[in-house]
Amino acid sequence: MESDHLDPTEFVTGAYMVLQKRLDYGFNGYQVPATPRATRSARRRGTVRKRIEENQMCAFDLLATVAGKLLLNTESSPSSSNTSSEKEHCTNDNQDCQDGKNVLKMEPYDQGSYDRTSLVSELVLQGHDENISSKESLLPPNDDHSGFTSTTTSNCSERLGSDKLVNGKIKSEMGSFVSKIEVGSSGDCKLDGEVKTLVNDTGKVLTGNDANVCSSEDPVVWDGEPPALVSSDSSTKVPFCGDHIPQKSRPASRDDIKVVSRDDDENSSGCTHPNTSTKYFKRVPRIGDRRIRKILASKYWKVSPKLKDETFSNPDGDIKPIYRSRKDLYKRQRSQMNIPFKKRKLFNRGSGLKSDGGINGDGFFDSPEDGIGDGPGSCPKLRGTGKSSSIAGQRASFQSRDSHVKLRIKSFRVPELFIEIPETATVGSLKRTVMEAVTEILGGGLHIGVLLQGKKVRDDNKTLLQTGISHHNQLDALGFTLEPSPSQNPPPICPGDSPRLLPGDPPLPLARYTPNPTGDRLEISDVTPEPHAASLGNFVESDHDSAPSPSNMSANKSTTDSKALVPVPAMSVEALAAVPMHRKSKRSEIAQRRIRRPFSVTEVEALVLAVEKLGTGRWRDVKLRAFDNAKHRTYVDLKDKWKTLVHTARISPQQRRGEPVPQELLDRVLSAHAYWSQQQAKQQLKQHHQPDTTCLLL
DNA sequence: GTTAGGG
DNA sequence: CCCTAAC
Repeated sequence: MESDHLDPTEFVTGAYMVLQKRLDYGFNGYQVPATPRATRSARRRGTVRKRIEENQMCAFDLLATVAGKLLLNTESSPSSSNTSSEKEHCTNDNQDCQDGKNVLKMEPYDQGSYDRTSLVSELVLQGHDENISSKESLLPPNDDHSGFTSTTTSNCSERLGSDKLVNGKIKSEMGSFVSKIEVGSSGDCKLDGEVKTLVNDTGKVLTGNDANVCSSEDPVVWDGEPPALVSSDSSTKVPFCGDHIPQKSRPASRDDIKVVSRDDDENSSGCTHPNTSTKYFKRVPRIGDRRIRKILASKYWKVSPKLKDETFSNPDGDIKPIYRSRKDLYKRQRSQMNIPFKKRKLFNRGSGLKSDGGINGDGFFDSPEDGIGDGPGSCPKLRGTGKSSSIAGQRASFQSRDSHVKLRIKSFRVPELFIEIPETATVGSLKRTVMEAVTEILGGGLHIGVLLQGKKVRDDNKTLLQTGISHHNQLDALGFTLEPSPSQNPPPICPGDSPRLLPGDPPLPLARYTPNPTGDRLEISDVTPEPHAASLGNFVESDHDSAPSPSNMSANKSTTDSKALVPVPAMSVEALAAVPMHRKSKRSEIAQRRIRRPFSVTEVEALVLAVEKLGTGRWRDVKLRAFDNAKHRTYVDLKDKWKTLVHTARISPQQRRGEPVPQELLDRVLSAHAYWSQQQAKQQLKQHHQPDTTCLLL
C-alpha cells in the first residue's frame, strides 16, 4: 500500500510536481531520499538557489521554481526519517542533529547538466532584515559560511542556527496558512503567501524589500512572512522581518536564480502585526510542520531523483532503506517518530471533540469557494534590486536575452476544499480539520498552474519570453495556482454535497474532510483510481475543469483564473506516461486514531464502582453497566483505563499526571484490583485442581 | 466479539 | 489508545 509511495519509479518530472502526501497514518514511513534532504537543508537556510539559463527559463522552469518555493514555505523541519549515514553525521550534534536528522548534503550544481528535475540545487543563506536579524543572528552576517553559501555538503554544524529559524518560520507560516483558508462549499482556498519570484539576469541581489515584505499587504495572513523570493542575486541580503538567519553572501552569478524564503520565527509576528490568534497557531503548526516535513521529503524525492543520485556518493545507503519491507519501514517510523506520528493521527481526526452523544455530525461546513480576492500573482511587485540598478523594475529595457522576470506571487489558490464536520465540533477542531485538509491537499500532489492574462499556460517548454512572461510585460496578468494532481488526488466526491460537480467534469480537486460520525475516521476518498493515462487524458481535455468549482465562477476574476488553469503541461503528460506513478492512495482505508479523551473523575468513579461489583474480567459487562451511553468508551478502553488506574494508584502522587484522581478512588481501585485478582487466582486454582481431581477420580 | 496484555 | 494473540 503505502509502500507504493516509495516506488522509485515514481518520478515526477517537469512541472508535474507531485507533492507526495503522506496520508497514511501508521505509515509515514517514507524514506527520506537524499535529494529531499538536501532540499530541506536548503530550506533551512532559507534560500534555495537554482542555476538556470537566463531567458532560457521556460515555463516549466518557472513552474518548478515556484513549486520549490512553495515547498520551502511549507516545509518546516527535517523529516523524521533518516538514514544511518545521516545519523552518523550528526552524532556529535545534539539537538540540531536530532531535530534535523537528515543532514543535507549539498553538491555543487552541475551546470553542464542542468536537470529540470533538480528543483533545488543550491542553497543560499538568505539575507535578513538588518534591524531584526542582528539580534538573533547566529552567524556573522555576510560572513561566508561554507555551509550557507557554498554548495558543499552541509553538516550539522552548519545548521546551527537555522533550525530554530525553521521552526519558527513554519509555525508562523502554518498559522497564516490556516487562517487563510476559507471554508466554503465550492470555493477555492487560497493559500496566501507571497511568493516573490525574481528572475534576473544581472545576478545582482534582489532585495526583498524587507520592510515591505514584512508589512506587506496581508499582514494578518502572512504575519509578514512572504514565502519566497527568487532572485538572481547572489550576495545580496534580503532583509526579512524576524529573520534570524544571517545572510550569506556568495559570489553572484548571473545565471543563478535564487529562491529565497523568508524565515520568521514566532516572534516575527511582532515585526508585522500582532497576531491575535497566535495561540492557536502555535499549536497547530507544530504538528503540521512535522507532517509537512515528511511530505516534502517525499516530494522532493520525486521531484529530483536524479539529483539524489548525484548528490550522494553512496546512494545505496539512502536508497536502500526505501526498498525495505513495509514492516521495517513501519517499525522504523513508529519508533523514530512516535510522537509526531501520534499527533498526526490525532489531528486527522477532524472532530475530536464531538459531544458524547452527538455522534452524528450532520452539520458540516460546506466550503463555498471563496472568491479569491486577488488573483494569484496579481500584484507582482518589483523590488528594487539593490545592486542591480541596471534593472529598474519591470521595465528594464534589456532585451529578452538577458532579461529576467521578476515575479511576486502573492498567493496561491488552493483547490477546492470540502470539509464536513459535526456541529458539535469545537472551533479548534474545525481549525485542525481545515488544516488537515489543506495539508492533505498540499501534500497530496500539486501542480503549479501558470496563468497569463487569465489563460493557462500549457506549454512548459516555451520560454517565458515566448509565453509572454517577460520583465517588461504586465506581470499583473501572471498568476499561479496550486492544482491537485489529477491522478494522484482524485477528488473525493461528496454525495450531494458537491452540486458543483458536473458530470464529465474532471476530478475536482476536492478534498473532503469528514470526521466520521463514528468519529474516528478522516477520509479522503479517491474517486479516480484509474491509471494515470486515463486521468491525464481526461485532465488534458478539460482545461477548465481543473478549475475550481463553478462557484468560483461567480467571482468574476476567479472565473477567468480558474478556467485558465492548466494543471498538467503536455510535457508532464509525457513524462507521466513514461513513468507512471503507482501510487494509489489507500489512505481511505486507513483508520484514524481515535482522539484521546481523558477519563473524568466521574467516569473513573463509575468505572471503579462497576469493577468493584463485576470484577476485572468482565469488561463488556462493565461497559454495559456503567458506560452504556458513552459510545466512545469501549470495553477495551475501560479495561485499559483500569489498568492505568491501577498503575496510577501504585505510583506516587507526584508522578501522576492529568486530572488528579481522588485518592479515595485510587484506594478503591487497589482494593478492588486486589480482591478480584485474588478471586481470579482462586478460580484458576480451582480449574487447575478440578481437572486433576476429576481425572484422578475418573 | 471478548479478554488480556504488550506497545 | 492501538494492536494482537488467544479464545
